[in-house]
Parts: sequence; structure tokens; C-alpha cells
Amino acid sequence: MSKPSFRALRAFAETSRTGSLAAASRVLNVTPSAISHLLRELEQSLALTLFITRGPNARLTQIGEKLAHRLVTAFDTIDAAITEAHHQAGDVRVSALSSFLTLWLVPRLTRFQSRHPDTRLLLSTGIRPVDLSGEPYECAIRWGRGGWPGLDATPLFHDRPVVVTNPRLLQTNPRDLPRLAAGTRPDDWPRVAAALGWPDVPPTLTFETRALAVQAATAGMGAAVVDRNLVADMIANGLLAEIAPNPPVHTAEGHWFVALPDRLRIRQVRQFRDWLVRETHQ
Amino acid sequence: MSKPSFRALRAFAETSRTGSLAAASRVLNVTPSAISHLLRELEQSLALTLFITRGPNARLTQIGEKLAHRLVTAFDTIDAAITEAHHQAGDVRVSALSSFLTLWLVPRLTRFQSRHPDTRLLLSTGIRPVDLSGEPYECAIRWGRGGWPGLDATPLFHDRPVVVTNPRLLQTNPRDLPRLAAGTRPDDWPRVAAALGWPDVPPTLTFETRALAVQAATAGMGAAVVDRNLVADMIANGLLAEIAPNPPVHTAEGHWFVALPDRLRIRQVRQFRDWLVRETHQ
DNA sequence: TTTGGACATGAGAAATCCTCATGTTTGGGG
DNA sequence: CCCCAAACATGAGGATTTCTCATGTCCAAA
Repeated sequence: MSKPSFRALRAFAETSRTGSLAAASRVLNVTPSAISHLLRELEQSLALTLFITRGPNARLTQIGEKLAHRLVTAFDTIDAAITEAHHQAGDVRVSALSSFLTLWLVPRLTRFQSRHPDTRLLLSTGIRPVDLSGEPYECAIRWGRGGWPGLDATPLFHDRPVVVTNPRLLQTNPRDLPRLAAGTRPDDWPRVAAALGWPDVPPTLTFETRALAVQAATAGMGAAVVDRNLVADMIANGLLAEIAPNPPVHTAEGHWFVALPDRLRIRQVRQFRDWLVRETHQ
Repeated sequence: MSKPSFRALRAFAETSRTGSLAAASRVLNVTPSAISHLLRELEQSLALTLFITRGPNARLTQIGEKLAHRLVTAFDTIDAAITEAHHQAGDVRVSALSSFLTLWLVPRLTRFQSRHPDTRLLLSTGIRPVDLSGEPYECAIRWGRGGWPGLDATPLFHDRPVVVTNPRLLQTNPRDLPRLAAGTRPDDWPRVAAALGWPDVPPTLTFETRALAVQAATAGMGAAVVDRNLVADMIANGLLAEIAPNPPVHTAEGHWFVALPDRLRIRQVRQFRDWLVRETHQ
């Protein structure tokens, strides 16, 4: 009978939209248990019966159905309002892999800003690839093979895996260098090792992301596998050295700029995409 | 850059609607400090400047203005959705003073329910009189003199203050009985004492509400002042006895049924009002 | 009947939110 | 021009709320 919490309302709306607690829990980044608690709390505080069956495959009552529908509308309005505020402010929210962000984009940011001073990039990184519809980003940098349904994708560069290390370590027999791997890319080392005819030993150290593995390599801790495009500048500056310049690894993956088609109607988003394309093609 | 919390959005919307943190804090039942924290958190997580002046009399930026407006709409939609769900369920949410609720309404509830089985009353009590517009109630029982702007008010009964106690205590000199007062009605005892020519001594015990004072009187702890209409049944049953049957107290107050005019279009609300009127007039 | 998937539940941990005490800013009266 | 009062900011710590984990229950399909 007291006022329900917004979290509970949100959980309810999402459960109705997706059709299951499990799905809603994924969207809201919590466990199904949390959703279950929230829904119970909601029924309690509204003193209304929202679900008709209480076991698996819960169905909504007529009242629940209608309420959920209106709530979904309201939450969509909120998301749209926030997105609109960012548009007004000339913001472009970008989701990208941390390796691309730290190794490639951040060093070039000042260059972008001096060219487009009225556009502000808000950069986010996360492990999981984001689903642009429903997430608070105008666009994203993705890694993969393209062909994502419903998304406008522009290729930036094709993957070119190389083995890099601190130049100091070039004397060492490359095969004996500690191997620095990224948890997100368990195939990197096996593929490269196979292509180079090196023994397939397990990595010496595993980092959370490629960016961290490269940083460790720069510090002289061993060798890392990385897309050459991301570290071209560091190699040119002598911060890193290539051990195996062109491992004959066949890869279909690459970095892409992706956005929902309707987001490309925003001038700032197109600006950013075009700038990316220009920068990646030298 | 992370997603803002709903509380923060709500605080922002309310601040914009009311024009000041202080006013918003009153609506949301928190301290101005809480609002301030929430607004800061919101600006942080949106990475947007919402306020233009940061001192007293904060003004919104253009972006903030627009965002706030849309958010207010969304929150209104949510409130409306919940209200609509209750209508569909045939619920009538009633806010009432705890004395009216416990002493008069609750004992008669089964009677209402047997007559209107498809209507469900959801009863709430609170110290502060509720502002029906914006609060989640279809109607309320208020105490006062009527004439509330924008509200449809129907008188239920006129105040008739009497002094009551446990019948066992009738032997005692009434003036010497411990006086049980209600914090919400500090004038009760002084007015009655003056009318009866009793000395005006401070109350022996003060309870949070009239209902509690009456309960204490029933338990034989002393004498309480109460509207006779509320305890007529208890007197008839011998649970309470009147000490001063008709203190010559002039009072303009009484209990009223109040509702926003548009809520009276709901059949269940009219049913409840008409039932109340019938019950109170015998 | 068994098994697996999906939800429920309770206890305790984690995160959020709120308050209190105190500091800062601003507009206006003297 | 200075000082005051009102309104907001801020930080620390505590109070709720929310979430997770471990476990239990229920249903459906094999």
C-alpha cells in the first residue's frame, strides 16, 4: 500500500517486455533472484495481483498487462528524454572495446576535438558487446566480421595480429618470452603460435583485456599478441617492437564503426564516423 | 557516464516542477540535502550541466529545462498507470486519520464489504493531511471546517467532543483522572477543561494519535477527549463511559469525505461516499 | 519417474540513499 | 559597502534498500 520503488516498476516493465524473469535480469544486469524479489515487493506495495501463475512461465493478469504496457511507455520516454538531452548538448556517446579505446582512440582524441570543438565524445568501455538498441550510446566500435542485423556498420581496419614486446627483449629467443594473453581473446596465442610454428604452451600471464596485456609487454614483461593497427604508433615511437611482423594468420575479423541507422541522422555522429574512417585510412 | 538512478531523475523532475530544492524535498519526504546530493549525482552520471547558477535560486539550463519537462511527463504517466490499474481492480484507496480509521471505519468494514463485494478498500493513515492531487488516493476522510479549494467535500458528522474513560473509573473525581492527550490535537484538553470549568493542567500522558489515547482510556489509564461520533458504539457496548456528556464546547470542525471532483466519476468511489453518508446518519 | 529449467525464498553482503553537522554563496537591507 | 539570512553544497557515517548466493519448489517433457 506504500509507494512502489522505481526499481520494482522497472523490473516489472522489463519482465513483461521480455516475457521472463531471466531475460529481464539480463537486461537489467542483475540476477533473476533480484527480479523475483522486486516483483514480489511490487505486488505487495500495490496490493494488486499482477501474475496469474506463480511458477515457471509466469503469465500476467489483465491488469498487469495494461500496467506493464503503460510503464514500458513511460520508461521509454525517460530514455528518450536523456538521449535527446545529449543530442542538444552535442554529445556522442561511444561504446568501445578497451583495447581500441586506450591504444588507438584516446591518443587521438585531442586531434578530434580540435577539429570538432562543438562535439563532445563520451567514451565508455565494457567487456560485453553492447546491444545498441536500448543502450545509452549513439554508436559503438565493435570487433567482428560485420553483418550485424539492423545495424549500420562501417569497417575501420582489418585485423592484423602481430607479436610485440619491449624492444629491449628482442635479443631473447622469441619463443622463450613469457606470453601475455587477454582473457577476452583466448584464441590469440594458439592461432599465432600455430601459424609461426611455435610450440603451443599456455600463456604465462592472463590479463583482463588486450590493452592491459600490451601495457605489460611495453613494460618488458613478455610478448603480447595484438592487432598491428592499434599499436602502429607505439611501434613507430619505439615503445614496442614487432617480433613476428607478418604471422600468416587468416582472420576475418576487424574493427567496425556501428550505429543504429536512425542515429546516423545526427550530424555529430556522422562527423565522428567520417573522422574515424579518415584517420584509419591514414 | 553511467546510467542515472531513478531517484535522481525523480528528484530532478520535482525540483524543476517546484522551482526549488526545498520544495522538492518536501514533496519527496526527504531533506534538501538529499535532493542536493541526488542532483549532483545526476549531473555527474549524465555528464551534463543542468543548472546554470549553483547558489541559492538555482536556474536550469536550456537542456535541463527540456529534460525536466519530459521527465515530469514520464513520471506523471507512471502515476497515472498505477492509478488506472487500481481502477481496473475496483480498488478505492482511502487516506484517513488514524482515529477515524481504527475507531469508526475498521469496525464497519465487513458491513461495507458484504454490501459491495466487488469493491476493495485500501486504507492508509498518516499524520499529515494529504494533498489529494498527486497523492495515490482516490479519496480521503478529513477533519476540519470544509471549504477546501478544488475538492469535493461531503460532511459526515459534526464534532462533539466528550470526555471518556473506562467505566470502572467513574467513581473517581473526574477532575483528578490522568489526562490522556493526543499530540496531533493539543487544543482538545484546554478547550474542554475551560468549558467544564476544570483546572487547565498539562496532560499526564501524550500519545501520538487520538486513537491511541482512547485505547489507553479504555484500558483504564485515565480520561481522553474524543469526538462522540467515533466512540458511540464503544459507549453503547460499555467499553467506555462518558464523564462529561455534553461539554459546552463550540466547534466548527467535523469529519468530511473529500475527493477530487474527477475521482467521483468512478462508480466505486461514489458507492463508498454514499455508504459513508448513510452509515453516519444512522 | 526422472530430470532440467525457471522461479521463490531467506539470510547476509553490498550498494545506495539519507541525515546531520557544517561550510559556502547570493541577494538585499542597513 | 558590509553584513545577514536564506538557500544550497559537502563530507562522513548511518540507515535502507537492493542484490547475491545457496537452496528449495514447482512444472513440463522425456
